[in-house]
Amino acid sequence: MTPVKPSLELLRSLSDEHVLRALMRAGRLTRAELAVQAGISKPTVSESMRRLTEAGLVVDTGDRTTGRGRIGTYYGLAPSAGTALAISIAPAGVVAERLDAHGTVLTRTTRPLTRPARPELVAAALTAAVEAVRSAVGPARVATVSAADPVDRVTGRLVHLPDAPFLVGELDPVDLLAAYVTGPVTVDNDVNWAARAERDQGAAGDDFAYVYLGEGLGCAVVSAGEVLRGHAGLAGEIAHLITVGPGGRAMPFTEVFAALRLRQPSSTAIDVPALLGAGADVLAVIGTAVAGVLAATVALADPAHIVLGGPWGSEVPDVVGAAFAHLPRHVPVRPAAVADEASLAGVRAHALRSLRDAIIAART
Amino acid sequence: MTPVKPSLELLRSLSDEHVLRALMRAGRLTRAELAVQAGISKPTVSESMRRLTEAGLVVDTGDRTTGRGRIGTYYGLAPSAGTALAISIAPAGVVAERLDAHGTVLTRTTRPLTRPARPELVAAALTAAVEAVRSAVGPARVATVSAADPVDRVTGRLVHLPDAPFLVGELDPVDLLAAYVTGPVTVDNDVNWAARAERDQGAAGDDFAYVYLGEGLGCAVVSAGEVLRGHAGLAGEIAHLITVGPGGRAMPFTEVFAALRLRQPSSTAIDVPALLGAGADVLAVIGTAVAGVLAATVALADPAHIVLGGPWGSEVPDVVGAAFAHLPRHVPVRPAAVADEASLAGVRAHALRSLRDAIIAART
DNA sequence: TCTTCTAGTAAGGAGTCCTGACTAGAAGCT
DNA sequence: AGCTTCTAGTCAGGACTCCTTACTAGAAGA
Repeated sequence: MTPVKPSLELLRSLSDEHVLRALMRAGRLTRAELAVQAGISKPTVSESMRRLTEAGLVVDTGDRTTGRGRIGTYYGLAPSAGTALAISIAPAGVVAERLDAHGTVLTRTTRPLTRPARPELVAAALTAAVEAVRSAVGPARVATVSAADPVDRVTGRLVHLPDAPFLVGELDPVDLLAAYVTGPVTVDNDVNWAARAERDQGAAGDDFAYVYLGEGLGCAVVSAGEVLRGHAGLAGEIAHLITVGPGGRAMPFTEVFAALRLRQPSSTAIDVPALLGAGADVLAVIGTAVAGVLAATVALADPAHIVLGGPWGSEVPDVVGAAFAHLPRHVPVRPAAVADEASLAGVRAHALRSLRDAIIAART
Repeated sequence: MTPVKPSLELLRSLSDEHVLRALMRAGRLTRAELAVQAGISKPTVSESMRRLTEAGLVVDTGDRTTGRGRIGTYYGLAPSAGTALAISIAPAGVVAERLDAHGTVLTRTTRPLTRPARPELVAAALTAAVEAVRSAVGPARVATVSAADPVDRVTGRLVHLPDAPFLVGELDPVDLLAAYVTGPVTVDNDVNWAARAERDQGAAGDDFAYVYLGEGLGCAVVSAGEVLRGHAGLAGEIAHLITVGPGGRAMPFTEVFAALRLRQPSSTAIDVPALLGAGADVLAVIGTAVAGVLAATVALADPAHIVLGGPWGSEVPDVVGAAFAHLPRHVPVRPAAVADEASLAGVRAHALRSLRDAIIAART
C-alpha cells in the first residue's frame, strides 16, 4: 500500500541486495560472474563489492579462476556474516543444527528426552543442544524452532489445550534462545513446519491440507502457499472437531479414541501401537472419523488434496480414502512425500530464509 | 524473493506512484501540498507532474488556492484516468455501480430478477445494468463482481456444488464483462466480499470467520487479513461439513435442514420464513448444528471471533452462542456490523483498489 | 614470441533527487 | 496607499547512481 520512498539510497541498497543474494545462491563468484548473475553492470558490481567488503559481509576467498584470460578473484560471504539455528523439540528429544547462509549444515547435535517431558529438563536439553552447536565466529543471527505442541503466535510460547496431550510442556523458546541469537526467534508447531517442507519439496502445490496423525492430532492448511495460523496460532488443532464416532454418533475427534479405548493410560495421547494392531472393524470406525475431519477441511479450506503424515497417518490412507470417497465432496488423499525429519526440513528452509533476510537487513 | 532491478527508471516510477496515490487520496492538491503529502521535494514533484499531465492522467482542475501568498494551482486526476465497475449479482437482482479513482459512486442502477433465476435472463440483466452505468469518458478499466454462488477461483465462473442451491446459476461474468473493461475482472463469492467489508469497516480485526446463514450456507475465513480461497475458490462451502443433527446423529450441515423439513419445495435452499417461525426445540437443534460448524471453524482456522451474517444468521446469535458455549473451545459470536449491502461494500473497496493499481500500472 | 581471451578499472554521460535561492503575486498591517 | 509577510512554483547547482565504452593487466594457447 505504501511504496518505499524513492531515493538514490534505495538504488544502492537494491544493488547490494542483488549482489548478496547472488553470492548466497552461488557460494563464490568473481565480479564478472556477479555482474551476469545479478543483472548489473561490472562497474556497479565493483562499487557494491567495495561497500560490502568494507562492511565485512563479503571477503576474498583466496581462490582464483583458471581459464583463458586474466585470472579472476573469487568472492564469497564472510564467515562472520552470520549463521542460523534450526531446532526441533519433540517428546523423543531435541535436535539443533547450525546453518550458514548457503544452507550448509555446519554442526548438528541431538539430546534425548525422557518421557513424560518435564519443563525444566526440556529447557536444559534445549540449552545444552544450542551450546553444543556454538561456533567460534560469534552468536547466530536467527533461530527457527519446531515444537510438538501448539504454539502461541504472538509470544512463541507452547500452549496446553484442553483434552489434547501436552507432549513437550510449558516452554518459552523465545526467552531461552534470546541470549544465543541477535535477531528474531521464530517458533511454530511441528505440523506446520512439516506442511511447509511438503510444499517446498514434495509436489504438493500451494493449496493442500496436511493432516498429522500420531499420539496427538494436528492439521495444517496451506493456502496460496501460506500456512494458515489463525488468531492465536492455534489453527489446525483438530482434537475438538466434531466428527462421526462409533455408531454414527456425533462427537469430538479426540473422543473417538477414548470411545475405542485407544488412549494411553491417564493421558489424552493416543496409544499408537494399539491402534495399529486393532481389528478391521475398529479401523473402519477410525477411517470414518478421519474422513469426517477431512470433510470439514475440504468444506472450509478447499485443498487440492490431502496429505496424511505422522506415525499412523501414513499407515491408514487406504482405510481413510475408502471412507472419504463415500462423501459427496472428496479430494485425493496421499501419504506425505517428506517422511524423514519432515518438520526439521521445514525449519531449515525457514531458518535459511530468515538468516538471509537478516544479513540483507544488517547492512544498515 | 526477487527484488526489482535497481535503475533510475525505478526511481522515477516510484515518484510518479507517490504523486498519483496522494492525488487519489486527497482529490486535488497543489504542487506544494503534493510535495508534503508524498514526501518528495518540490522540484521532483514538478518533474513528475510534467510527465503525468503529458500522459493524460493528471489535469489542472481550474481551481485556485485562496490564502496569504501566491495563488496555487490545484491538480487532480483526469476524468479519463479511468473508472471501475462494482457489481453484485444476487437472486433478488443485479446492482451495478461505476466508481472513480477517489471512490465516489458516479452512477448506480439495479435490475430485478425473477425467481428461479434463468441463466440467460441473469446474463441479460447484468449486461443491461452495465450498459446503464456506461459513461461518456470511455470504458471502465476494471470490474469487480460479487455473486451469490460459489465462484471458481481460476476462471471466475459460477459453480454448482452437489446438494447446495444454485441461486444465480450458470454464468461467466468474466466473459460477459470483458467487452466493457480494459483491465482485470475479479469475481468472488458474496460471503467472501461481505467478510472483507467486515474486516475493513467493522472492528473485526484480521483473524475471524464470517458465517452466512440464509437460503444458502456459507463461510469465509479471514486469516492475517486475507480471505481463504482454497484451491478452486470453494473454501467456506460448509453445506457438507459434518455436524450434530437431530438426536445427536452426525450428518452433513445441509441435511439437518432436510431432517427438520425446513427446505423450500423441490430445492436444497432453506425456507427462511419457516425457520424463523419455528419453535424453541427446533431452534435449539439448529443452534447445536451451527455450533458444530463453528467448532470445526475454530479447530481449523482459530478465529478471534465469529461473525454471524445473513437473513437468519443475524437473528440467532443467542441460540447459537448458547450451544457453542458448551463446547470446550469457543470464541465470541457476534452479529455482523456491516448489514446493509455488505458484499457490495466489499466489492466497492476492491474495485477501488484494483482501479488505482491499474492506473498506476497504466503509465507504461 | 605473438595472438587471443578474460577480469577488473577508468572515464564520461545520462538521469534522478535534493537543497537553497529566487521570482511572482496576493493578503494583511500600519 | 504603501510596506511587509507569506506562499506557489521555478531555477541552478551539487551529489549520487547506473550504464556504456574503452582500456589495462595478465594468463593460456598457437
